[in-house]
Amino acid sequence: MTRNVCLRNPQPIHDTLELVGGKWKMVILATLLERGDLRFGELQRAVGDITPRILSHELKQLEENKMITRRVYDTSPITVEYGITAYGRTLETVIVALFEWGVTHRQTIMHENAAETPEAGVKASSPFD
Amino acid sequence: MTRNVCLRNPQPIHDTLELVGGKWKMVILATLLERGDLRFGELQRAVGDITPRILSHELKQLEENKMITRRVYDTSPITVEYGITAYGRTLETVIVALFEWGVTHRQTIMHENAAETPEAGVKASSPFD
DNA sequence: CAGGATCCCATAAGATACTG
DNA sequence: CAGTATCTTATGGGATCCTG
Repeated sequence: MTRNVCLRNPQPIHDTLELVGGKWKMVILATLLERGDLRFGELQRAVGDITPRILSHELKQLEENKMITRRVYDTSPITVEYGITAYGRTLETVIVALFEWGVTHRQTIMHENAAETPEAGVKASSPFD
Repeated sequence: MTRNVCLRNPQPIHDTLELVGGKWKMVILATLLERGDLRFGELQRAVGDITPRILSHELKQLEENKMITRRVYDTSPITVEYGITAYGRTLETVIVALFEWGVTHRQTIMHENAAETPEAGVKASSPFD
């Protein structure tokens, strides 16, 4: 799996995080990757707890870095569609890895809690709400 | 590659980033993954431009989350060795993905620069310094 | 050597209200 | 609908110096 990759120099990791680090960018890209093109409002609801200000800000940066496209439609009121680019898609491996680890981690935590406090844990939050 | 994974709910990505997000944690884990156990000073040099204060801070959080171990040796002066745990190792997929994307991205950027400004680009910075 | 103490700052991120 | 404008806050991150 690791093939011939040698990560003795961690600089590339730093580079990646500079582009798509932070709390929201990966989540936004994952959403566009899974659901296809979305309008601003749809995206906001899909991502969850993000304010328009922050969403707008993140989208601009992602667009600057060619990760997403922004298309304006002259309807009334106007609509705007965001979509992931081919280049953005190259992050799929990263995004899926982050996602899968998060899922497994949740299960791990749940089992720990279940072992420590048998009554709680299950009712705390459903596996995938 | 994506298998049966469905990331319509991006929450797990958020979870992962809460644990190992930020500028340094992934880099630290990658370093320990590649080079094995390291002492504080070695780690600082390996990671690069991190101050002791921040490194200490990050290490504590990683230890709290069972990602790394901390072993104190009663030499004089004392030495401390940090190592990645089995659980930390489960992040290898994520770390390698981040790393590989960073490497590819660098090459992409380089080629762009080379195309736009033929003279520059190459001399700007060596591929992997 | 492995950090802690202190002070400091830039910026990520959020709340709220408003507009073409 | 798709954002902007303002204001505010939290904190991630850093510089510098110090110590067991």
